[in-house]
Amino acid sequence: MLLRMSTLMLRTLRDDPAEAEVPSHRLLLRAGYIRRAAPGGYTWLPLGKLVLDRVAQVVREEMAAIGGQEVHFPALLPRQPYETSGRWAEYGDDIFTLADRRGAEHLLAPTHEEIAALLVRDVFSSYRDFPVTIYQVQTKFRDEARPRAGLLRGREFLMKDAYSFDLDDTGLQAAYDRHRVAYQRIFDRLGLDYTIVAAMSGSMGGTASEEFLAATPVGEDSFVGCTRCDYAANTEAVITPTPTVGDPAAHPSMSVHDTPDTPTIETLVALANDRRLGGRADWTSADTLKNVVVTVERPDRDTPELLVIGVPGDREVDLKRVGAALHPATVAMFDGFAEHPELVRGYIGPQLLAKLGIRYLVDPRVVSGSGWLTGANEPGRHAVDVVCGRDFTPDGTIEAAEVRAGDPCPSCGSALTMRRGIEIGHIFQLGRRFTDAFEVDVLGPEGKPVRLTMGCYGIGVSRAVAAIAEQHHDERGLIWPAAVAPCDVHVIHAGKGPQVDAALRIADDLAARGLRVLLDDRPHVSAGVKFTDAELVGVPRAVVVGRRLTDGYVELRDRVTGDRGDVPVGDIVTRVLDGV
RNA sequence: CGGGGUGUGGCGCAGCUUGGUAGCGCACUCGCUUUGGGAGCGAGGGGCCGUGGGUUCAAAUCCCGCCACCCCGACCA
Repeated sequence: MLLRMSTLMLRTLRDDPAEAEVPSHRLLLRAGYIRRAAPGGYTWLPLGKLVLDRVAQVVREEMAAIGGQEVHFPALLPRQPYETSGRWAEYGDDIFTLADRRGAEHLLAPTHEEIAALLVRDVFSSYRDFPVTIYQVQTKFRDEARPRAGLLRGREFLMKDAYSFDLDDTGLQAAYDRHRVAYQRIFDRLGLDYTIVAAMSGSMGGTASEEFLAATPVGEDSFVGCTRCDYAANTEAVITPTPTVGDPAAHPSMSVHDTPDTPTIETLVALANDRRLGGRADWTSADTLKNVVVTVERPDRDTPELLVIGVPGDREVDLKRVGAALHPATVAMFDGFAEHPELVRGYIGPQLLAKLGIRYLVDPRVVSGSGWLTGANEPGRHAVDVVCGRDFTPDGTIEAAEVRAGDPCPSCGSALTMRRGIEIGHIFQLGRRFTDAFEVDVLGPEGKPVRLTMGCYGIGVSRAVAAIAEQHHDERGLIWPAAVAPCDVHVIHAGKGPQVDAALRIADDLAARGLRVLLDDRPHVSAGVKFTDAELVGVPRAVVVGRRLTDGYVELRDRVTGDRGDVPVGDIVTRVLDGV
């Protein structure tokens, strides 16, 4: 393949586009790989399309290696299957919906579990046909509230989605494990630095689920990793180690005290120490129980529910974690204190909640027998020695408190570190949620129907391109890993006359040997511009045909290492081939 | 959805406060020179000033609505 820059649809930009903030977005625009065409939608220019296709090709090869069979579903689908699975309501505003000329409702698929399950039910009827894994590489649509950062979160994006079907849990586990290994191969080949983390299942439902996160400061997910063992988890899915259960009788009886002007934890702790509440002056915010009111909206109910969450006062409530824990319900901070005088803002204690009929969930640190300094449900008053299991009984626990670097690892107790990452892959053991919804049965060996069990496995292909760009660039431009670079070698001539002919000859030779060659044959473009463009575009190696041609040498440059050196013209094809 | 910011040739920006019919750099076209790190000189082409309404003799500029983009949060994954 030989691409000539003189005719290539490519325009590099000297200045950073104002709309682009994150490196991948900025550089992919500047180097002429993509252009914004719609809110959250991007056109792939020729160079970008080459990279996208190479990433997709790596994905296809590894999916084929584990027996995946490629299919292609429609993106435009009728409402009914999503109604049957319950996801029409569950996705809500996040799907694009439309009506046809007869008024029948459709959607642009955000993902295809329903259709995959229906296809398998349609095609197969015997246990002998299993296990089976199908996958597709397809455009997905999601009506994101806030598309951002170019390819990192669009409303239209390319995704590889695979679906496995098995007769039993053992088979599902095996399929899941195969995909996990395939994903490791894929992301290794793509040159991505990633971490596999425990994740919440979210809208997919089901049981086990892990995410592949590419570490980068601009990532939208935060995740923890253990400094000693191999525990890693999305912040949403971090499990809080539970303290030992205490003895409620070990605490004195609850007592209520005047604590004027203490609406915040800080003011409360200061006053408690000042007045030696409970006979002690070593109160810290971790000794207080903060009760936060949220409203919970379920897709199957019209009216929101009030919920109070109790966390140690030194921690904020992380609404992202709460939302993940309560999915598919959505959660928001409560702001209707004016209509609920029984809830005294800043002075809420759990003692009264049961009487009010409000559900109360607590952080796992609030174990039975633990005593707290908390609100007395009256303005300007707090209570001490409020004991869990004696003075109040929570309706359950919830992972709601913020996670901090240094928190103990739930697996080994060592300190956790925190990083940010981009979700490039997600694997789920769905179980029978969808096969139950569509009654996907096949005849088993004993002549009885067997309900299939399902897994689903996604890779954001277009997002992976952005993730690679995030991890492989410098101040001068992109630096593609060889496996996904739009071209293997960039041939540049620095001048006129013999150099032009020699560059063309070398480019032809390299292309004839099967390499993807980008030839900068633009006339009237100075050598300096070609050099800076080459660095911006980021092809891994470059051949510069320049002034030393008269001595029989050309220059070989490595974009990754920065190395450059003269090579005899006669050896250049071999030298380039050696390095590929 | 809440808060903040920004929309002016392809890209980056000035002009807006104090209304008077649009400018700079890069890019693009032509000519001459130059030719290994974003060349020089000269001559050109290109803009319903995001959009709809309003105020005014007159709106890029003032007022209101809407749309889009960026950032933070929410949501999503």
